Amino acid sequence: MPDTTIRARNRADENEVEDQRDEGESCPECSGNLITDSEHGETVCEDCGLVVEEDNVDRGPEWRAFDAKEKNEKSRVGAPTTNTMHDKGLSTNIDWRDKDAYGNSLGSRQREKMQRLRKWNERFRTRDSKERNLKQALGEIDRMASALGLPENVRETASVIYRRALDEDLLPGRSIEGVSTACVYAAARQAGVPRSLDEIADVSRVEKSEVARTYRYVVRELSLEVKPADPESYVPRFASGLDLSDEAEHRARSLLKTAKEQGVHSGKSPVGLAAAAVYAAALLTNEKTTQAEVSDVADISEVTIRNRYHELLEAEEGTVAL
DNA sequence: ATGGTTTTTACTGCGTC
DNA sequence: GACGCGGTAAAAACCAT
Repeated sequence: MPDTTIRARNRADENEVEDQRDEGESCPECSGNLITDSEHGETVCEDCGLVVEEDNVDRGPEWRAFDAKEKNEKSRVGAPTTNTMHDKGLSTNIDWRDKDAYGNSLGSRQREKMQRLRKWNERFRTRDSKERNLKQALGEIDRMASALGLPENVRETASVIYRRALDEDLLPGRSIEGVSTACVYAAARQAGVPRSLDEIADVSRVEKSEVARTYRYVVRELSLEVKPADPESYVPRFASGLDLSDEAEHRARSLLKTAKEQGVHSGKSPVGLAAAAVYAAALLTNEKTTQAEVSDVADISEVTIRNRYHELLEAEEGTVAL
């Protein structure tokens, strides 16, 4: 949410500078002020002349009005739009009653026709509802991804996964929040920049358990290929969080590699392994870190770090002896 | 639902600065 | 005496069945 508040402030600032009109948006090309030209229905940049938006709907009164009476007569007609309805009240509703506008019953021909129309109207409407759903979800994905510091491509894949979930009708019975969170989680793992479930749940509006459940569900239904998280992929993040040298980071990696060869890590949480490796590496390179600090940045208990890093060092000794 | 495994919590003792 | 570290036991969480 910090994202939007910052934007809102910027907008306000720009509004103070410019006295023209428009919502304070600036030109994507040269960041000059935008002015709306309602005569041509365009939004153009003051400086470079770039047309940002064409075919604006003119919501103003029709023609010119010279006095109040005419102004009333010539204003446009129709129901006002509202934001309290998802489609601003603009979509068509077809009554279920087989009556015409005067309340007379319809003939059988007409009834059949209305049935067909209802069906198709409903089909198009649900398509729209999916669009709206998607829009909201994408916003959420974006929010969470930036809160977690995930790169652009992760957002992309998360969106793609979400779209697929939507196409396969996985949404009914599940919250948009939950599914988008699961998508972010999956995307991050696929991209090799995994975040732990706890981290994910922290920025999401849903419980960790629900995220986990939804994630499993989505992965199964879409048969996504997502390998168990590689402990090594956590190392850089932890290392930089603790201000460790590249040397230590490298040590941590090789520690994990030998551990992998020895098969020490089966069934253990990758995060714990990574944290332990980082701690062990810091020890080996004589850099000051405490278990408490590592436990803090990795969100892993000290006990787990202790247990794991013993195992890691044992595995290392085993290979050295060979 | 259940049992086995892993992680966490909480507590304790030891050595060092 | 506070701190970092190691270990332990019991509780909690997780997973497959």
